[in-house]
Order: sequence, then C-alpha cells, then structure tokens
Amino acid sequence: MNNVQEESLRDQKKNRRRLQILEIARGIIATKGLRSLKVRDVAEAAGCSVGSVYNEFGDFDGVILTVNRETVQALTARLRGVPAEDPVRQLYGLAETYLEFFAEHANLLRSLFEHRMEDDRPYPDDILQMVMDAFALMHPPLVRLLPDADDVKIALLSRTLFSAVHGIISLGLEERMVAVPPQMLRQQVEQFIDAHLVGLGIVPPR
Amino acid sequence: MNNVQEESLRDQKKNRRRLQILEIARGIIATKGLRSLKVRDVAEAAGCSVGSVYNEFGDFDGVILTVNRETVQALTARLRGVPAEDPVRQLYGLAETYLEFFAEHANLLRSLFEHRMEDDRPYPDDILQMVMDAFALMHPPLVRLLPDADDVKIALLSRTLFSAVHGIISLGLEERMVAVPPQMLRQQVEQFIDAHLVGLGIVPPR
DNA sequence: ATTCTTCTTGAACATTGTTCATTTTCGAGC
DNA sequence: GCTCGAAAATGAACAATGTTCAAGAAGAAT
Repeated sequence: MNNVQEESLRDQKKNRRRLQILEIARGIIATKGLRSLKVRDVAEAAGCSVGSVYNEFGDFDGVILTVNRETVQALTARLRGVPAEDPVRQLYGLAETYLEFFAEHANLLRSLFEHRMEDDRPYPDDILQMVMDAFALMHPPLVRLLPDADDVKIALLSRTLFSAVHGIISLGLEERMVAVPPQMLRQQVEQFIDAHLVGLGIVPPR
Repeated sequence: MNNVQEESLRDQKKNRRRLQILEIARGIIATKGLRSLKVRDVAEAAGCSVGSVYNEFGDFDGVILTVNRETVQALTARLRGVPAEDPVRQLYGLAETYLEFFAEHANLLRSLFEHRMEDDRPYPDDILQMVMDAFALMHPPLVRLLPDADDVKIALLSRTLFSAVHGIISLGLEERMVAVPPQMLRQQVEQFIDAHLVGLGIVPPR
C-alpha cells in the first residue's frame, strides 16, 4: 500500500492555478486596496474564467479570506522571529516588527481587520484563532515579567497592549487621517511602550 | 432690506428630504452596517427616486460622507460634555465617553474610520479636520498635567493616546475578533489609562 | 478505445452604482 | 389666475461587478 499522495495531473494544474489566483489577488489588494479587487480582473490575469475562481474558492469572499489567512500566517511567522532572550526587549521587538510588517503590507492588514462578510455570515473561526495566536505571542514575555499575575490577567493585558499598538499603528499609517512618517511612528510606539512598562511597574522610571 | 433667509416651499421640501435621506441612511448603517447601504433602499424608504439622492448628494459616497461628518460631530459634542475640573478625571472621562459612544454607534464609527473612497479620491479635508479636533480635546488636560512639555510633544502624545484607546475599543467591540463584554472593556480601558498615566509620571504608582 | 467523472468555460443573470432625456413642479412677472 | 422659464424629480437605461449553470472539454478508469 502506497501512502505517498500521488498528485494527479489534474491536481497539479488545480494547485498551480489556485496559487496563481491567490498571488494575483494578493498583489491587487496590496497595491490598490481591497475595494479594487474584481473577479474578472483576477480571472483574466490568471488566464482562466471567472467560473474557475468560483469553482476553487466558492465565492469571492473565499479568495479574500484565503489571502487574509495567509497574511496573518506571514505576520505570525515574522513575530515568531523576534528574539526571546530578554522579555522587555522581546516586547519592544514584537511591536517594532508589527510596525514594520504593517508598513510593508498596510492594505493586506486592512483587508484582514476591516473586511466585512456579505450578509452577516460569521468570520471564519480559524482566522480568528490565528489572530488570537498572534496576540498570544506576548504571553511568555509578560509571564516572565509579571510572575505573580494569573493567566486571565496576562491574557487581558496582552490583548490590551496588542490592540493599543494596533490602534497607534493603523491610525498612524492611515495616510488620510494623519500620515505620521514611519520613523516618527516608530518613536511614538517606543515611547508608548516605555510609558506603559513603567506604569506596569515592569521597568523603573528613568 | 430683509436679512431673514426666506425659505421657499421648494427649499423646505428639499431640506426635509435631505434630512430624511440622511436619517434613513444613518439608520441602515447603524443597524446593518455600511455594506448593506443601497441607493435604492434609501430612495424607496425616503419615498423618492434614486435620481433625487444623486441630485442632493452628488454620488453615493456623498451620502456616506455626510453621515460620517455628522457622526464625528456628534462624537465631539459628547466629548465636549466631559467635565474639565480635574484633568486626570477628564482624561478618564474622555476615554469612557468614547467607549460609550462607540458601543452605542459601533457601525457608524466603523463607517467613519473604515470607509474607503471609490478610486483613490481623497477623504474630505473637513472630516479629517473634525477628527483632529476630537483628538485635540485631550490637549488642555494634558497641558495642565505636563506643563513643561512643548506643544509638539503634547500633540503627539494626545494622538498616541487617542489611537491606543481607539484600538482597544474598536478591536474589543469587534464581535468577530474577540468580543469583550462592554463592562470588562471599560475596566480594560481604565487599567490601560491607569498604567499609562503612571508611566508618564502624572500619577504616582499605587 | 470507451466511458465516466470532474473540471472549465463563458454566456446569461442578479445586484447595484450612475447617468440623463423627459416630465413635473415651483416661482416670478404679468 | 395664467404663462413661461428655471430648477428639480423621475425612472428607464446603462455600466460595473458578483454569481450561477448548462454545455463542452479534459483527465482518469476500465
């Protein structure tokens, strides 16, 4: 009995096309924003019919959600790369990395956080879970810094910090709103964390 | 010479309809979200043709932007109502009021912050200015608390704090993401400000 | 080679934003 | 009041875009 998954010619083509569609969709979202993503454009660029896009992803939301899924995966991978020796440094590193990633892929992250489903269908659970997992990357350093805090408190705190940093970055990069230059934004985020760590009693005031 | 603006019957009808259209659009956005707002629904509910909506607002974005304009005005009015005797209390009050307002009008605020214009037309300046004015409500208490800080520093700090609180609240109320119960969210915001004010040296650690 | 299954296609449809020639309404001058 | 010109309202037609599906093409199985 052969356990190796033989990939038929059919599956090969299918997979290749699937990846191609995603790449094209991601490119359009990243450069021109989610609102500019059109089925026909994607189909044409991928050299297939609109029907095939539907065949592969169910509906157009399916394409968007798959791109979003990959976005949060890429983000998490980047965040996992932050060194963990010093917990304080790690927290700064996480924020800084989030800022970098957001600045590089602003439209992709907006798609992740702002996309509303048609009707009121629920957002897929697995994506929500992945976002939570990203949140959770702050748990270990926080636990090391606040050994007396219980899990619930840590979970709350990490979510609060993540949300706060997310707010600073997403509004800061919103060119239409304020357009903070990235370098200044970085400083802004740093000072924010400075103050907050002092406030939590994690770091002595300078 | 008569300075009183005579309102012709024509203008009366026009104004009444304009208000009616806005009311209906606001209602739909508030209850079903921006994505569910359709010209034909609005026109039908207002008892007029779609053409009249365009006649009055130019395009559909015009309706949305007018609703957004009124949302930020209502928000600012609410924030202005926060007592200003004690600057620390005022900061807490501003955050708490923002939370209340956001919880009451989540979809309206999302429309304000997330709506993207067609093509890449710029977001109207006057709305951006109003949002900045809302930010600026934190200036006076911050100046009182940090008398040695210069204006730029104050402006940066107020924007940072606003954005951070906005992030905590908007993600916190995003039922699909995390769904923090409002009461817990309130506590979360409070603790956040606690820590930050301590970190800024404004309030002694407890 | 034949048959069966599955995928692909793209025309047709549905929904929704937008335009504009026509009609209606209003106000002004008589 | 009546008439006429300007302004507004209308809604059918158009345009853009998501969605479906019957028919055909392509691959797999025998």
